[in-house]
Amino acid sequence: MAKELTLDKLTLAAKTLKVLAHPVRMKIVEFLGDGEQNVSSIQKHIRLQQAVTSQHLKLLLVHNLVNKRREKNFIYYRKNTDIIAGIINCVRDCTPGK
Amino acid sequence: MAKELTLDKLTLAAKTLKVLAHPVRMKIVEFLGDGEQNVSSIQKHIRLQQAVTSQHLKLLLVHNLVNKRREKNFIYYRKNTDIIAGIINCVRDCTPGK
DNA sequence: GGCAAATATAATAATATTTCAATAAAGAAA
DNA sequence: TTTCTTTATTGAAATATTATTATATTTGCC
Repeated sequence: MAKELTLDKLTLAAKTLKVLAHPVRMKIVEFLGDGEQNVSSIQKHIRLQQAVTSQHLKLLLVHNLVNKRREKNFIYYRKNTDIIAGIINCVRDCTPGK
Repeated sequence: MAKELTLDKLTLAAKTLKVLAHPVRMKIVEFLGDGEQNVSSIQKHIRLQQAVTSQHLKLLLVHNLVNKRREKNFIYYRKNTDIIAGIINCVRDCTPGK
């Protein structure tokens, strides 16, 4: 149950956690739910510029919080539930004792 | 189970989450555990300058992640477990479905 | 009161993040 | 191939965060 976390591990954990800690990215992750959505849908749903949407998606992707898949010329994003679940555990582990 | 989160709520949640998303602050929160520690102890444990420690503590305090209590001229910090637990739920709620 | 110890604040500098605007890339479809 | 649609990238500007340094505040004790 993760008693001792090194600064290195904490740094890594904080980095991943930080990716989620942005209103737009949280909105995206929430919108994805258990399914998948293409960039246009996401963009329309959040009412954000295309480039900005793309940039946030990239960040989520690079940090492995989401996966992407191409179909025709749409790109569908989906949550990487392992990592999302991992973040929950990270928060829990970083606050031991309850 | 927080099905619909408004952008406002997400923004607020992200803001709080962001406070935790920093290696030093996570280290502090981890060090606090279920007990309390004064600033000097925290500072020595994390090997950080006094001013920086104080600033991070302030941030945690302002966002209600910790409480403080004075005894003599030491100030003891303690986790606000409600909020910490709330963050865990926040992460869970913002990633519905698992 | 005056001094020392512990903690806080403020101003600035250094860095990092986010947005914006324009352009590029990749695939579909004619 | 040409063009259209969707998504990605890039560089610069705007903002936000973090560290640094110096100074201030608060309290206990003499």
